[in-house]
Amino acid sequence: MKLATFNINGIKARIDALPRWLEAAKPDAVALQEIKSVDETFPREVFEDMGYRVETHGQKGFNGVAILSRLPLEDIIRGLPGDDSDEQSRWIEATVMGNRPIRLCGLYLPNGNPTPGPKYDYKLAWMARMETRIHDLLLTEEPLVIAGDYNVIPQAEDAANPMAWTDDALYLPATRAAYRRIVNLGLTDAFRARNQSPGQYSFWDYQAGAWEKNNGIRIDHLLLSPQAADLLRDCQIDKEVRAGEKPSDHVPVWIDLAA
DNA sequence: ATGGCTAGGCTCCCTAGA
Repeated sequence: MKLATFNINGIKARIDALPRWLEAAKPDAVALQEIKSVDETFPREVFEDMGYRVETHGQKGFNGVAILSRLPLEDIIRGLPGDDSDEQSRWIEATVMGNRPIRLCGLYLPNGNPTPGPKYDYKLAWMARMETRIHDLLLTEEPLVIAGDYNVIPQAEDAANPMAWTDDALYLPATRAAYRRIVNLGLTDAFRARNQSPGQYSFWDYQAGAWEKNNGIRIDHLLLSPQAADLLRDCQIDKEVRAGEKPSDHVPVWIDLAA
């Protein structure tokens, strides 16, 4: 089973690039972030015609997540549990019904800049809530894949120029500590389980020729429960997508599971 | 980067992103 995460930075802007990548990569299911669309206007027919089921959790203008799947989806949850007052659409869960069911969480973790301030407070509170949710999901001891735009640079080797990020919400010590608390629940970073090389990125800014200079950061991750990690066959970053026509500033990251 | 680009709102400039 091939599962992917892709921050598309606007479904309307990516209405050609996303189907082009789906056609080439043929993932069984993909977690999308920053659809920047309400559910009612998401162009679901484009993807249904390609054989994908479409489950969205959108909002107007910003944020918004979705799951596309060629396999049946069950037990869909929209919104990160634990705070009914949170109106931002950043979390969706579903069980992908392949030969072995996989619980898939798609997330768009808050950016948190500028720091310090209310946006950074929201980021850290959201991460604590996410930790609680994952703790609960791990109790099921079923294969669990937590895929998305984490807005976290885990280590210095995950940035071309880590010194440029020292005061940034993506790399502050408190951010990385909160991320480690989640990983330390017993999760595996799928990419690092297969590739320990520096210079492996999933995001390049649109500005200042970041792509041409390979001035990137690795912030799109797939974290695996022990039962999912046991099934891991491969994990790759589809870097070449960034050089395509009208690209997102993020590229897809995918795993292949023996499931 | 003291943000050089992109996307969306409902605009002719603003917010937001990372």
